[in-house]
Amino acid sequence: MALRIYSKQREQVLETVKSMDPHPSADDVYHRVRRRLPHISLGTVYRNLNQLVETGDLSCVRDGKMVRYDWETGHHQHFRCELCGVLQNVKVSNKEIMNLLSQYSGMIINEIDLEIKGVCGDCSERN
Amino acid sequence: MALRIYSKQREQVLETVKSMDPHPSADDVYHRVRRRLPHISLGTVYRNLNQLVETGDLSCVRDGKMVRYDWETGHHQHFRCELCGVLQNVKVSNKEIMNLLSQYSGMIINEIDLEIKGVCGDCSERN
DNA sequence: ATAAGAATAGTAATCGTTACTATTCTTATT
DNA sequence: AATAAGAATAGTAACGATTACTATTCTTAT
Ligand SMILES: [Mn+2]
Ligand SMILES: [Mn+2]
Ligand SMILES: [Zn+2]
Ligand SMILES: [Zn+2]
Repeated sequence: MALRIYSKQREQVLETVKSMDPHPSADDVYHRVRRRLPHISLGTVYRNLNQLVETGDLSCVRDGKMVRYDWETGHHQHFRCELCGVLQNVKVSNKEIMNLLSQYSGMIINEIDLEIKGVCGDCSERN
Repeated sequence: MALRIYSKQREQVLETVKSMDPHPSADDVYHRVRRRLPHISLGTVYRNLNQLVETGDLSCVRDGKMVRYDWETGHHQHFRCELCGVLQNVKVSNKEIMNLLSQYSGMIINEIDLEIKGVCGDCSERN
């Protein structure tokens, strides 16, 4: 892996994501960044997107079998419309989730999908 | 499509999932069900797992780029251990999530990943 | 200017899953 | 029990998102 050095490709990938609608896929970014760098390859876009997530310059979110990228790096959750499929950011601290759930009476909330991440009992003992 | 008729393959897929550890992948089910039906094909396992989810006999949960299946069909959420990767069921009504988050002081909760599903503003207007 | 080694473009490979197709099985009707 | 319509199957090919590979180009410290 080693040190990270400058490349115009990485710079453009980052700038491009920041200029796009929320949550573009790697392919979305690829096609958009090609306007400025017509010879950039899809692999380069993937590599740089993933590096930018590692460095914290971007975040990402799974969407089915696809990953989408996000210039919003702060803690936030997502709202999925079951009709049009749009994925919207919902900025909310974890401790306000219950408030959110009751507060969003304007939105019709049918279901939530929560994954709690942490350390399980077995691993707690083991460490 | 069309009416669903009996097949011993579907019966065994369901029974096998019910007999396995939680959240087997399609491939896990395939290998286990092969003990009883050595000639079953992977496509048949996939088709039947998905049908069983449709009929509500099973549920499923995404795990990265893979889907895992679940004989627990009631509303529940999941806990992911960040050390060993285990995916555990957490039975909790949506309205008790806040309680859960504070109550599970025994587990070290580092992060939550919440997807709220419903109907967005645009779609609400449109309907 | 040079050299070491990151990063790249282009392509092949991977992997979970779905699609396809000829054949077999289930079920309702006689 | 024999028949016929059409589900379901086994086996295989194809798919789509992503990663791996490799020869070449670019960046940066000296
Ligand atoms: Mn987001
Ligand atoms: Mn579960
Ligand atoms: Zn919508
Ligand atoms: Zn663990």
